[in-house]
Amino acid sequence: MPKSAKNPAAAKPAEKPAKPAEKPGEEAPKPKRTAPAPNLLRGMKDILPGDQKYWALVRNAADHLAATFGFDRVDTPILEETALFVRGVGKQTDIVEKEMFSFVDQGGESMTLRPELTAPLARAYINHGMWNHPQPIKWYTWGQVFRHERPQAGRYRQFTQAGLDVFGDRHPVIDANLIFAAHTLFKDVGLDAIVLVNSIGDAASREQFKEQLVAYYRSKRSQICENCKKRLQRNPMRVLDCKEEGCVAVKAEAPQIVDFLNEESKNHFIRVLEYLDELEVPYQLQPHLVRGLDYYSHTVFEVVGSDDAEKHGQVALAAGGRYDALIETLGGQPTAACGFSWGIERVILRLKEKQVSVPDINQPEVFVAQLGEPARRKTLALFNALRKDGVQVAESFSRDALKQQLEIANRLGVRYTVILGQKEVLDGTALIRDMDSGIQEIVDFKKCAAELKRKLAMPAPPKAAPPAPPQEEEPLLAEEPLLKEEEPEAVEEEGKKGKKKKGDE
RNA sequence: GCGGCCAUCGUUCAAUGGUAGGACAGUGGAUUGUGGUUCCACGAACGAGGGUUCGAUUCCCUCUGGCCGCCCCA
Repeated sequence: MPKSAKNPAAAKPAEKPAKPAEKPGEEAPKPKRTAPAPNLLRGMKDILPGDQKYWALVRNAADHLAATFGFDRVDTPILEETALFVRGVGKQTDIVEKEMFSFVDQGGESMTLRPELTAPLARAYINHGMWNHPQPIKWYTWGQVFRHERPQAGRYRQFTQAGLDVFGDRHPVIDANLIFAAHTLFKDVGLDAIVLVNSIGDAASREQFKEQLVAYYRSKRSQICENCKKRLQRNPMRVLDCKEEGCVAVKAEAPQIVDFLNEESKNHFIRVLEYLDELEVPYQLQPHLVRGLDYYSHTVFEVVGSDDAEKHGQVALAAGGRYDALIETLGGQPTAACGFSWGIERVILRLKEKQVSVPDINQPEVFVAQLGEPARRKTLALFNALRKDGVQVAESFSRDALKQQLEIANRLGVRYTVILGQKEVLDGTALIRDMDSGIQEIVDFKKCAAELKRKLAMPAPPKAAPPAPPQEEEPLLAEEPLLKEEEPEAVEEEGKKGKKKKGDE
């Protein structure tokens, strides 16, 4: 209203074809929104087109990695029995104690939106009797997981994990090769990463260690923080993560788990490290690295950005380890297992922070523009012909003005625009405009698709290369004759009008 | 789950106890069928609810959501 008061010339509240959709009668056409906008649930995120290229990159890298390392894709349901996670992940863990989206359904059954991918995968292994197949079983999985946490950047309540897991093989080379795969993954998407690795041994070693650790920290009780005192009772190994000054000092002298590994555990770990050396994976031993999930044993590792290794607030991009006890815990045959998973959103966040260049997806190569109804009809078919030929085509069929269509073509960054107007329809021709040079040629409409394919097959000239010194001459030579051979009326844009070539009549 | 900071057009950033302005993006123009630059115009926001007040986008409370730290984790 105030607008119209100030600016009577402009505002005419009466007819806006779009807005008053239904209600015809009534008096004041309220331009205001009536219903409040719906909110996104906490920790949930829409992935809009602008972000899809990151997802495509990571997804392609993961698919490729899995394929080349010989992992088969498996998808499990998002919803599982609550008991699966209580048994698999561990009753005492934070994930199970306070972070699960659990509910009782109409049938009275307790179910949970999966908070991680490993337990469901192990469940599937058991359910389908996978131990009857040749071992090891190598599985690749990708999907949404849910944790009821306080959201932050790179931390959501619904997020995406992917994982690589190997079942039925206890050989240390499995651990090492998985770590190698993890490192390769990040390299493939353009991130420098480093692996932090440790061994927490088998259950027996770990119990012994915990005892000693608790005894040691008790002796330093006066120097550690309140939080760590609690940790000693609940989850002793966590004290090693504490960043409090006093605790860090105490930690320096603390017993290290490697000293408590029995022969077998120690041996396993050493061999993993040897393989890592062989694979030239950059890794750091982290004597105090532990994991929050109950099922881990022996090798545990995290992958972090290489310049983050020392940073104290660093978050892992990927994490995993060996979990030989899990399948048995869930009721299957004793089956060794090892795997890791990574958080897609965190990887993408990192890609953005590092400004890693990510290829566009759906980049159209050709735009079809039309002028007049007959042309519009013909371009419909042309569009489809090109599309079926595997050319990325774009259009704006509903627009009339050629100018607008070219604007769109330009914005989309296509290499060529096909222009069809009244004249071309009558002549059975089409214009192919090179968007970089502005040169247009007339081609037979029937040969238009073939001609475009031929042009697209040639390497694109360097995009507006900065003051490039003497470029190679080869490409230029290669292109020119091609244009001439066909004698295609290379009509140059503006300057041509006057001295149009005679060939027109 | 705990503590702190924050919430204005699609995006980003202003101003204000008397209903908000710019930039970018968008849409439409600058004579007939030609983009990138330029110029003009237009559309577009105070997250929700309550309170104080003559009057709240502005002050207070609650909710919702975001960010930071903690817990924990990918």
